[in-house]
Amino acid sequence: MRFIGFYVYIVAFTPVSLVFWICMPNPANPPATRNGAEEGSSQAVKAQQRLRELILAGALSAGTRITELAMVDRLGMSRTPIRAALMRLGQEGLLLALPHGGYAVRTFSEREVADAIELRGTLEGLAARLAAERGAAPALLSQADHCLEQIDRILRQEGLDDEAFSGYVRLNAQFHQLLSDMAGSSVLAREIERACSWPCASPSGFVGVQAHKPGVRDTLVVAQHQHRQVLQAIAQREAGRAEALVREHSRIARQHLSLALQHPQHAATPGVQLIRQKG
Amino acid sequence: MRFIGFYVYIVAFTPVSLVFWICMPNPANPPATRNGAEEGSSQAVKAQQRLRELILAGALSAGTRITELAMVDRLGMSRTPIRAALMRLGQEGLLLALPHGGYAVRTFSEREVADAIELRGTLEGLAARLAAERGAAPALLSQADHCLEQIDRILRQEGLDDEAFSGYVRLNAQFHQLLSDMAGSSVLAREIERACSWPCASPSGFVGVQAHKPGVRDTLVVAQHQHRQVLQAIAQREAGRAEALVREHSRIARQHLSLALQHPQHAATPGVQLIRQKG
DNA sequence: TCGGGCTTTTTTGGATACAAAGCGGCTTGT
DNA sequence: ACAAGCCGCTTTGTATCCAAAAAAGCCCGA
Repeated sequence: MRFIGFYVYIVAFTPVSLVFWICMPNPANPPATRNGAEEGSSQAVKAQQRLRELILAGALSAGTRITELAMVDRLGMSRTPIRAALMRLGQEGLLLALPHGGYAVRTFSEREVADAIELRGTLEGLAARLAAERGAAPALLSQADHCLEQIDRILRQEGLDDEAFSGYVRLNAQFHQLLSDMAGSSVLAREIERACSWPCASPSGFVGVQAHKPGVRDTLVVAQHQHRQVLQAIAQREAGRAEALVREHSRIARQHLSLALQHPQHAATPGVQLIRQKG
Repeated sequence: MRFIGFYVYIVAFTPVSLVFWICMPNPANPPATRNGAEEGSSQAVKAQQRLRELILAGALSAGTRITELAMVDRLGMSRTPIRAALMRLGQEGLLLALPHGGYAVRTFSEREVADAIELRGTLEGLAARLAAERGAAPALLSQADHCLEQIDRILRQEGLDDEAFSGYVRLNAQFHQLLSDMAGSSVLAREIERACSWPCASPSGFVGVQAHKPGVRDTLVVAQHQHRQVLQAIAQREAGRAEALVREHSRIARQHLSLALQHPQHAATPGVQLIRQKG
C-alpha cells in the first residue's frame, strides 16, 4: 500500500527541457529523499541513482563493460556500495551480468522494449480489473478525478508550451500511480513499478518525444479520453472494460516508441540510445 | 531466450515425499550447478540457496529478524556473500527490508498469495496470447505435445502413487516452462519466473497438497484438459482463447491455496507456514 | 516504583586488504 | 615470421576491520 518513491529528474536536452518522471524501483531503504538530489541516503542508494543517471543519459554507452574500480574513481566511493548498486541494477535489468563476473550496460532490441510496454499494459490492465472487481477506495477515485481535471485544464489551451507539457507528464504519471494504487495489491504495485523501470516503458517515458510536433495535443487528448473512460469503468465496476481500456491505452507508448526510433534526432527521452537499431 | 535455471529440491515431508520444482530466479552468474547441491558456485549463490531452503522449510520462522552475524555462524562464511544473498532475497520478496537496515522473514497474507497467483496467471496468459499471435516455434509445440502425452500416460492409471505424482509435478512444471518459452520474449519469461518464485504461486507449488485425498486424480485430469486446450489454441493461433484458458487454469492454484489453508495439517508444501492466518 | 536519560552493546554500512581467476601482452623457440 | 607458452596485470570474489547508528539495558532521580 505504500509506494517507495518517485524521483524527479530535470534533464536538460538540446531543443526543449522537460521534466521527466523516472520510476525508481526499490531504493532498498526508503530514506525519504524527497528533493531530487542524493543527500542523507546511504552510499549504495546514491551509487544506484548516479549509475542510473549515467546509463540513461548515455554517459555509459550501451554494451560497455562496467568495472567496479572505474566506478570507484567516477563516483568517489568504495567498492562495497558500488557493488550493491551494480547488483540492483543488474536485477532491475539495466545491466547485464556477464558470465564470468562483472556487468555490462545492457542493450535492448526494439522488440524487447515493445514487450516491456505490452507487459506494463497487461499489468496495469490487471490493476484496473482488480480495482473494478474489488472496488476502489473512494478517496483514490476522487483523487484520480481531480488529477484528470487538472489535465483537462492543461489541455484546454491551444498551443502547449514546455511548462504545460511537463505538467501533463507529471499528472499522467500521477494518474497511473493512482491506478496502480486502486487495485489495493502491493504485489501488483511492485511488479508495475518494476515494469515501469525499463528504459522506455514508463507511461510518461515517451510523451516528450514529439513535444514540438503539430499533432501532439491531439495525442494527449486521445490519451486523456482513455483516462476518463478507464476511471469511469472502474467506478462503475466494469472490470472487463477497464482492463481492455488500459491495455489499449498502453499502445500509445508503443506508437511513441516507433516514432522515437524513426526519428532518433528528436528522441529526447533518456534511455533511447540503449535501444539497438536493427536497420 | 535462455532461461537461467531450475533447481530440483527433494523435500521429504511427513506423510508423502514429493519432488518439488522450486523456481530459483536469477542466481546471478549461472555457474552451471546442475546437481542439486551447492558446489562449484560462488559463496554468494550458495548462501542464497541455503537461506532460501531455510526459510521455505520453516527453519527461520515467519517474522523473525535475520541478522548477518547469525547467518555467518549458521552458514559458515563471511558477511560479504551473506549480505549479497540477503539483498537478493529481499528483492525477490522472501525477505522484508526493515526501515533502518536489516531484514526479516516476510509473512504473506492469503490475499497477497492469491494476488501473486492471479499475477502469474495473467503473465502466463500474456505469454500464451503472444505465442498464439506471433506463432510458437514448431519445436516447442511438439515438445509441449510430447510433454502432455507423458502426463496422459501417468493419468491413465487408476490410483496415483507418489512416484506418479512427482512425475506429474515435474511434467507440469516443464509444460508451463515451455509455455513461457513459446512467447519468445525474454522480458516476459523473466517476469514469469519472478512471479513463480513467490512462496505458493508456482504452477506446481500446490499440486502435492491433497496427494492422499480421493479426488486428486480428477483435479489433475481437469488441469490436463486445460493444458490440451491451451496448446491447441496456441497452435491454431487463437490468441484470445489461449489467454483466457491460461488465466482460468491458474485458478486451480487458488483452489489449492484455499484447501491448504483450510487443512494446514495436510499442507506439505514448502512455504505455507509463511502465510499468516487471519482467523 | 516508574520514568527518563545515559551508556553499552549489537548490528549494519562502508572501506580496505587479500586471494584467485581471467585476459592480454610479451618473449622465446622453431 | 609465426605460434605457443609464460608472466603479469586487471578485476572480481571474499574476508575482515572500522565507524556510526540504533536498540537495549541500566542507573539514578523523583
